[in-house]
Amino acid sequence: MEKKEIMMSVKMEDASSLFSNNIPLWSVFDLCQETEEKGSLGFMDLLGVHQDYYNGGGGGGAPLLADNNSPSQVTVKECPSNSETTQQQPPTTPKSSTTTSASPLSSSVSTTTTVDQAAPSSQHADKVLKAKKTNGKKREREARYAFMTKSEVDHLEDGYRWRKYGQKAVKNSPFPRSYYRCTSGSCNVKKRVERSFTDPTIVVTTYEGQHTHPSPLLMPRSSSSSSSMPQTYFSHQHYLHPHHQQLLFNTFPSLDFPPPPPPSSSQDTTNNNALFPLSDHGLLQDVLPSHMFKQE
DNA sequence: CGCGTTTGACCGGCGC
DNA sequence: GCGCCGGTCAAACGCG
Repeated sequence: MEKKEIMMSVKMEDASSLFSNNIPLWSVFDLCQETEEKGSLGFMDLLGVHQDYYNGGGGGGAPLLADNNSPSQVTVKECPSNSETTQQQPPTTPKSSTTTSASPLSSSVSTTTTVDQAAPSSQHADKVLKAKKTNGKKREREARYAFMTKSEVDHLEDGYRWRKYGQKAVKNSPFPRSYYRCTSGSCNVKKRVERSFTDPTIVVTTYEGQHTHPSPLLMPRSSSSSSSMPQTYFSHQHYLHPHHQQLLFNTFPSLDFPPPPPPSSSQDTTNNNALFPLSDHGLLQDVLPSHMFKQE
């Protein structure tokens, strides 16, 4: 009954290609596994969620989640600029990960962690992040984490306050991409929000950087979903909260890479069941080898 | 008035 | 060199 973790190393651009390949699944892109490997801040920290929360708070996180069979979770990594200096290192596969390739994706998603992470083609990586020069030097790339979230709202509430600073039309996509910045003065976290043009119900949220502050929205002011949650971090709350996004993490309960805090939609436009019907293995099977299901 | 959004302009990197 | 494109800036605007 083991579920294998799918860790797919895909460059951010490739992540986009995922969409173009009609990958109907929710995905979690851990764009910088390395940060976490180093014991530094990972995505949880990025969003103010601590590791122990996943490990202890629910037995690895997944058990916390609804036991629905959620579609596949794809973890995509992208390393920041320092990857250029570490690309010779073997890609750090997720801890204890048994990376499995999703055959239908294999064209665009590498099996296990690959050199994609290292982004040997620095120009390719640079293209992803047009490092705008700041103070005369290239801005260092931050770890980026992307989520695919099924939601009708573009801007998913994740517990932090964001200010939109730009919107651009995306090539090959009818949906614009929105750029948000954390409103906290000292916090330099940014995120991009766009929709998968292959599945407009899927919102792709890409976080960049790490929050240097706890979520400002922790205050039990929101009567909707979090007010009753005593947790410290909003994302934690939603992690516990039976919102659809959680299911994302339930895909691979054995994951020991931290499930990213679900940028849950406060509007909660969709219901969980609709998102992950148990019969929705069709989606999964689009991504996962059939034998993977047998292992579950 | 403060905060957030909108939107066109601008910048820099990359490919041809 | 030029055009394309992603990303950012900043003024204008809207809202509570």
